[in-house]
Amino acid sequence: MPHRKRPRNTRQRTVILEELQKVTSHPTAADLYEMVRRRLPKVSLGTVYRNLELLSQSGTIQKLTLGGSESRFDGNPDRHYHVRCVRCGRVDDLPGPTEELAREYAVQMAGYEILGHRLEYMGICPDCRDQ
Amino acid sequence: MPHRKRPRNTRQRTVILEELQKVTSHPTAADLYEMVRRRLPKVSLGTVYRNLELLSQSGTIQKLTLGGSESRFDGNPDRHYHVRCVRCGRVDDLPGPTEELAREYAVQMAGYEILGHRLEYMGICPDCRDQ
DNA sequence: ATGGCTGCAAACAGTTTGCATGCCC
DNA sequence: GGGCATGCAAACTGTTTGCAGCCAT
Repeated sequence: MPHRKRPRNTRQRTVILEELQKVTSHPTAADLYEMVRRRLPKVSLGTVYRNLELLSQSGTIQKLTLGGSESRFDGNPDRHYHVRCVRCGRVDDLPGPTEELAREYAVQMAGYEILGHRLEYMGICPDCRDQ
Repeated sequence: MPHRKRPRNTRQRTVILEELQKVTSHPTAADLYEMVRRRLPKVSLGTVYRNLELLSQSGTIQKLTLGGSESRFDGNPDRHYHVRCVRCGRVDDLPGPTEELAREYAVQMAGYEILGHRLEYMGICPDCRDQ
Protein backbone atom coordinates (compact mmCIF):
# COMPACT_ATOMS: atom_id res chain seq x y z
CA MET A 1 0.00 0.00 0.00
CA PRO A 2 1.11 3.53 -0.73
CA HIS A 3 3.12 5.31 1.88
CA ARG A 4 1.31 8.42 3.08
CA LYS A 5 3.75 11.16 3.72
CA ARG A 6 3.47 12.78 7.05
CA PRO A 7 3.38 16.59 7.04
CA ARG A 8 5.83 18.45 9.22
CA ASN A 9 5.11 21.38 11.44
CA THR A 10 7.14 24.07 9.81
CA ARG A 11 7.23 27.62 11.02
CA GLN A 12 5.82 28.82 7.70
CA ARG A 13 2.83 26.50 7.81
CA THR A 14 2.05 27.48 11.38
CA VAL A 15 2.18 31.20 10.70
CA ILE A 16 0.10 30.93 7.53
CA LEU A 17 -2.62 29.08 9.40
CA GLU A 18 -2.49 31.44 12.37
CA GLU A 19 -2.81 34.51 10.18
CA LEU A 20 -5.73 33.04 8.29
CA GLN A 21 -7.57 32.04 11.46
CA LYS A 22 -6.99 35.48 12.90
CA VAL A 23 -9.26 37.24 10.39
CA THR A 24 -12.87 36.88 9.36
CA SER A 25 -12.29 38.37 5.94
CA HIS A 26 -11.55 35.87 3.21
CA PRO A 27 -8.09 36.77 1.98
CA THR A 28 -6.62 35.83 -1.38
CA ALA A 29 -3.25 34.09 -1.54
CA ALA A 30 -1.62 37.45 -2.22
CA ASP A 31 -3.35 39.03 0.79
CA LEU A 32 -2.11 36.21 3.00
CA TYR A 33 1.38 36.52 1.57
CA GLU A 34 1.48 40.14 2.75
CA MET A 35 0.09 39.24 6.17
CA VAL A 36 2.59 36.41 6.68
CA ARG A 37 5.46 38.51 5.39
CA ARG A 38 5.17 40.85 8.36
CA ARG A 39 6.19 37.95 10.60
CA LEU A 40 8.39 36.00 8.20
CA PRO A 41 9.92 38.54 5.82
CA LYS A 42 11.67 35.88 3.73
CA VAL A 43 8.63 33.72 3.04
CA SER A 44 7.91 33.08 -0.62
CA LEU A 45 4.61 33.28 -2.45
CA GLY A 46 5.10 29.72 -3.66
CA THR A 47 5.23 28.48 -0.09
CA VAL A 48 2.01 30.30 0.70
CA TYR A 49 0.28 28.62 -2.23
CA ARG A 50 1.70 25.20 -1.38
CA ASN A 51 0.57 25.40 2.22
CA LEU A 52 -2.87 26.79 1.49
CA GLU A 53 -3.37 23.86 -0.86
CA LEU A 54 -2.17 21.36 1.73
CA LEU A 55 -4.29 22.86 4.50
CA SER A 56 -7.41 22.91 2.39
CA GLN A 57 -6.89 19.31 1.30
CA SER A 58 -6.54 18.20 4.88
CA GLY A 59 -9.81 19.98 5.68
CA THR A 60 -8.24 22.48 8.07
CA ILE A 61 -9.29 25.46 5.98
CA GLN A 62 -11.54 26.05 2.97
CA LYS A 63 -10.62 27.20 -0.51
CA LEU A 64 -13.43 29.27 -2.03
CA THR A 65 -13.51 28.97 -5.78
CA LEU A 66 -16.81 30.59 -6.72
CA GLY A 67 -17.15 33.93 -8.51
CA GLY A 68 -14.08 36.02 -9.27
CA SER A 69 -10.77 35.07 -10.81
CA GLU A 70 -8.72 34.63 -7.63
CA SER A 71 -9.31 31.99 -4.99
CA ARG A 72 -10.03 33.14 -1.48
CA PHE A 73 -9.41 31.24 1.71
CA ASP A 74 -11.55 30.71 4.79
CA GLY A 75 -10.08 29.74 8.15
CA ASN A 76 -13.40 28.22 9.18
CA PRO A 77 -13.61 24.68 7.81
CA ASP A 78 -17.28 24.16 8.71
CA ARG A 79 -19.87 24.29 5.97
CA HIS A 80 -21.50 27.67 5.64
CA TYR A 81 -22.52 30.02 2.87
CA HIS A 82 -21.10 33.33 1.68
CA VAL A 83 -22.17 36.66 0.19
CA ARG A 84 -19.92 38.42 -2.26
CA CYS A 85 -20.12 42.10 -3.09
CA VAL A 86 -20.29 42.49 -6.85
CA ARG A 87 -18.64 45.91 -6.67
CA CYS A 88 -15.66 45.50 -4.34
CA GLY A 89 -15.32 41.71 -4.17
CA ARG A 90 -15.64 41.55 -0.40
CA VAL A 91 -16.86 38.20 0.95
CA ASP A 92 -18.80 37.75 4.21
CA ASP A 93 -19.80 34.62 6.09
CA LEU A 94 -23.44 33.64 6.36
CA PRO A 95 -24.20 31.53 9.42
CA GLY A 96 -27.45 29.61 9.56
CA PRO A 97 -28.23 26.01 8.76
CA THR A 98 -30.54 26.71 5.81
CA GLU A 99 -30.12 28.78 2.68
CA GLU A 100 -33.15 30.84 3.59
CA LEU A 101 -31.76 31.79 6.99
CA ALA A 102 -28.40 32.55 5.44
CA ARG A 103 -30.05 34.92 3.04
CA GLU A 104 -31.97 36.59 5.84
CA TYR A 105 -28.74 37.10 7.74
CA ALA A 106 -27.07 38.68 4.69
CA VAL A 107 -29.81 41.30 4.51
CA GLN A 108 -30.61 41.93 8.18
CA MET A 109 -27.23 41.61 9.85
CA ALA A 110 -24.61 42.14 7.18
CA GLY A 111 -26.61 44.86 5.44
CA TYR A 112 -26.29 43.54 1.91
CA GLU A 113 -28.68 44.27 -0.91
CA ILE A 114 -29.05 40.85 -2.52
CA LEU A 115 -29.12 40.76 -6.29
CA GLY A 116 -29.01 37.03 -6.94
CA HIS A 117 -27.19 33.84 -6.18
CA ARG A 118 -24.99 31.22 -7.81
CA LEU A 119 -25.69 27.57 -7.22
CA GLU A 120 -23.99 24.57 -8.65
CA TYR A 121 -24.35 20.94 -7.68
CA MET A 122 -21.23 18.79 -7.65
CA GLY A 123 -21.07 15.06 -8.16
CA ILE A 124 -19.90 12.17 -10.28
CA CYS A 125 -21.35 11.91 -13.77
CA PRO A 126 -22.59 8.51 -15.01
CA ASP A 127 -19.61 8.06 -17.37
CA CYS A 128 -17.03 8.60 -14.64
CA ARG A 129 -18.99 6.42 -12.27
CA ASP A 130 -18.88 3.45 -14.64
CA GLN A 131 -15.14 3.09 -14.75
CA MET B 1 -25.96 61.03 -21.92
CA PRO B 2 -23.31 58.54 -23.04
CA HIS B 3 -23.44 57.31 -26.59
CA ARG B 4 -24.02 53.56 -26.70
CA LYS B 5 -22.07 52.00 -29.51
CA ARG B 6 -24.06 49.85 -31.79
CA PRO B 7 -22.64 46.37 -32.38
CA ARG B 8 -22.17 45.13 -35.94
CA ASN B 9 -23.12 41.77 -37.33
CA THR B 10 -19.76 40.34 -38.18
CA ARG B 11 -19.29 36.89 -39.62
CA GLN B 12 -17.16 35.92 -36.61
CA ARG B 13 -19.79 36.93 -34.08
CA THR B 14 -22.50 35.08 -35.96
CA VAL B 15 -20.51 31.86 -36.22
CA ILE B 16 -19.42 31.95 -32.58
CA LEU B 17 -23.02 32.30 -31.44
CA GLU B 18 -24.27 29.62 -33.84
CA GLU B 19 -21.65 27.13 -32.69
CA LEU B 20 -22.43 27.76 -29.05
CA GLN B 21 -26.17 27.41 -29.56
CA LYS B 22 -25.63 24.20 -31.48
CA VAL B 23 -24.39 22.26 -28.46
CA THR B 24 -25.77 21.47 -25.02
CA SER B 25 -22.33 20.97 -23.49
CA HIS B 26 -20.85 24.05 -21.89
CA PRO B 27 -17.68 24.72 -23.84
CA THR B 28 -14.73 26.76 -22.63
CA ALA B 29 -13.39 29.60 -24.76
CA ALA B 30 -10.70 27.26 -26.08
CA ASP B 31 -13.30 24.61 -26.99
CA LEU B 32 -15.30 27.20 -28.87
CA TYR B 33 -12.19 28.46 -30.61
CA GLU B 34 -11.65 24.96 -32.03
CA MET B 35 -15.29 24.64 -33.05
CA VAL B 36 -15.34 28.01 -34.79
CA ARG B 37 -11.99 27.39 -36.44
CA ARG B 38 -13.49 24.59 -38.52
CA ARG B 39 -15.67 27.17 -40.24
CA LEU B 40 -13.40 30.21 -40.02
CA PRO B 41 -9.83 28.90 -40.04
CA LYS B 42 -8.30 32.35 -39.57
CA VAL B 43 -10.30 33.35 -36.51
CA SER B 44 -8.23 34.38 -33.51
CA LEU B 45 -8.63 33.36 -29.89
CA GLY B 46 -8.81 37.02 -28.89
CA THR B 47 -11.85 37.50 -31.12
CA VAL B 48 -13.54 34.52 -29.50
CA TYR B 49 -12.97 35.99 -26.05
CA ARG B 50 -14.09 39.46 -27.09
CA ASN B 51 -17.31 38.18 -28.61
CA LEU B 52 -18.16 35.81 -25.80
CA GLU B 53 -17.80 38.75 -23.42
CA LEU B 54 -20.00 40.96 -25.59
CA LEU B 55 -22.66 38.30 -26.04
CA SER B 56 -22.83 37.54 -22.35
CA GLN B 57 -23.07 41.20 -21.45
CA SER B 58 -25.96 41.68 -23.82
CA GLY B 59 -27.68 38.70 -22.20
CA THR B 60 -27.66 36.53 -25.31
CA ILE B 61 -25.55 33.84 -23.67
CA GLN B 62 -24.35 33.06 -20.15
CA LYS B 63 -20.83 33.01 -18.81
CA LEU B 64 -20.47 30.39 -16.09
CA THR B 65 -17.81 31.29 -13.58
CA LEU B 66 -18.36 28.73 -10.85
CA GLY B 67 -15.93 25.97 -9.84
CA GLY B 68 -12.88 25.30 -11.98
CA SER B 69 -10.31 27.70 -13.34
CA GLU B 70 -11.71 28.24 -16.82
CA SER B 71 -14.98 29.95 -17.65
CA ARG B 72 -17.56 27.97 -19.56
CA PHE B 73 -20.29 29.33 -21.78
CA ASP B 74 -23.96 28.45 -22.07
CA GLY B 75 -26.00 29.21 -25.18
CA ASN B 76 -29.16 29.23 -23.10
CA PRO B 77 -29.60 32.65 -21.48
CA ASP B 78 -32.47 31.62 -19.21
CA ARG B 79 -31.79 31.09 -15.54
CA HIS B 80 -31.22 27.48 -14.65
CA TYR B 81 -28.84 25.48 -12.49
CA HIS B 82 -25.95 23.18 -13.34
CA VAL B 83 -24.22 20.02 -12.14
CA ARG B 84 -20.49 19.66 -12.54
CA CYS B 85 -18.64 16.36 -12.48
CA VAL B 86 -15.80 16.62 -10.00
CA ARG B 87 -13.75 14.05 -11.93
CA CYS B 88 -13.97 15.10 -15.59
CA GLY B 89 -15.30 18.64 -15.29
CA ARG B 90 -18.36 17.99 -17.48
CA VAL B 91 -21.26 20.37 -16.87
CA ASP B 92 -24.92 19.50 -17.43
CA ASP B 93 -28.04 21.66 -17.36
CA LEU B 94 -30.63 21.20 -14.65
CA PRO B 95 -34.11 22.29 -15.70
CA GLY B 96 -36.70 22.88 -13.03
CA PRO B 97 -37.85 26.05 -11.33
CA THR B 98 -36.71 25.11 -7.83
CA GLU B 99 -33.39 23.93 -6.48
CA GLU B 100 -35.00 20.78 -5.13
CA LEU B 101 -36.42 19.80 -8.52
CA ALA B 102 -33.10 20.60 -10.18
CA ARG B 103 -31.36 18.25 -7.80
CA GLU B 104 -33.92 15.52 -8.43
CA TYR B 105 -33.34 15.88 -12.14
CA ALA B 106 -29.57 15.58 -11.71
CA VAL B 107 -30.00 12.24 -10.00
CA GLN B 108 -32.97 10.71 -11.84
CA MET B 109 -32.43 11.92 -15.39
CA ALA B 110 -28.80 12.87 -15.73
CA GLY B 111 -27.61 9.96 -13.59
CA TYR B 112 -25.29 11.92 -11.33
CA GLU B 113 -24.24 10.88 -7.86
CA ILE B 114 -24.53 14.17 -5.97
CA LEU B 115 -21.78 14.90 -3.48
CA GLY B 116 -22.63 18.45 -2.49
CA HIS B 117 -23.33 21.91 -3.78
CA ARG B 118 -21.82 25.37 -3.85
CA LEU B 119 -23.96 28.38 -3.13
CA GLU B 120 -23.01 32.00 -2.97
CA TYR B 121 -25.26 35.03 -2.73
CA MET B 122 -24.29 38.11 -4.69
CA GLY B 123 -25.17 41.68 -3.84
CA ILE B 124 -23.98 45.12 -2.82
CA CYS B 125 -22.28 45.41 0.55
CA PRO B 126 -23.26 48.28 2.89
CA ASP B 127 -20.01 50.16 2.26
CA CYS B 128 -20.40 50.17 -1.51
CA ARG B 129 -24.06 51.05 -1.18
CA ASP B 130 -23.28 54.19 0.80
CA GLN B 131 -21.25 55.92 -1.85
C1' DA C 1 -15.83 57.26 -44.96
C1' DT C 2 -16.49 56.31 -40.24
C1' DG C 3 -15.40 53.69 -36.50
C1' DG C 4 -16.39 49.11 -34.67
C1' DC C 5 -14.06 44.70 -35.44
C1' DT C 6 -10.37 41.64 -36.68
C1' DG C 7 -5.84 38.92 -36.54
C1' DC C 8 -1.67 38.93 -34.46
C1' DA C 9 1.29 38.99 -30.84
C1' DA C 10 2.77 40.70 -26.66
C1' DA C 11 1.39 41.52 -22.01
C1' DC C 12 -1.03 40.19 -17.82
C1' DA C 13 -2.73 37.87 -13.56
C1' DG C 14 -2.96 34.01 -10.90
C1' DT C 15 -0.92 29.80 -9.94
C1' DT C 16 2.29 25.95 -10.35
C1' DT C 17 6.77 23.78 -10.50
C1' DG C 18 12.01 22.42 -10.88
C1' DC C 19 15.88 22.70 -8.37
C1' DA C 20 19.43 23.21 -4.90
C1' DT C 21 19.51 23.98 -0.17
C1' DG C 22 17.46 24.00 4.55
C1' DC C 23 15.56 22.11 8.59
C1' DC C 24 12.03 19.13 11.21
C1' DC C 25 11.67 14.77 13.36
C1' DG D 1 20.69 11.89 8.25
C1' DG D 2 16.53 11.10 5.57
C1' DG D 3 13.33 13.35 3.11
C1' DC D 4 9.61 16.80 3.34
C1' DA D 5 9.65 21.81 2.89
C1' DT D 6 11.55 26.14 1.54
C1' DG D 7 13.18 30.26 -1.37
C1' DC D 8 13.83 31.66 -5.78
C1' DA D 9 12.80 32.14 -10.30
C1' DA D 10 11.16 30.41 -14.44
C1' DA D 11 7.29 28.30 -16.59
C1' DC D 12 2.33 27.75 -17.35
C1' DT D 13 -2.62 28.65 -18.07
C1' DG D 14 -6.35 31.46 -18.98
C1' DT D 15 -7.48 35.94 -20.38
C1' DT D 16 -6.84 40.73 -21.85
C1' DT D 17 -5.08 44.36 -24.75
C1' DG D 18 -2.43 47.58 -28.21
C1' DC D 19 -2.12 48.24 -32.81
C1' DA D 20 -2.51 48.56 -37.83
C1' DG D 21 -5.44 47.26 -41.26
C1' DC D 22 -10.30 45.50 -42.52
C1' DC D 23 -15.13 45.72 -43.41
C1' DA D 24 -20.14 46.47 -42.12
C1' DT D 25 -23.10 50.21 -42.28
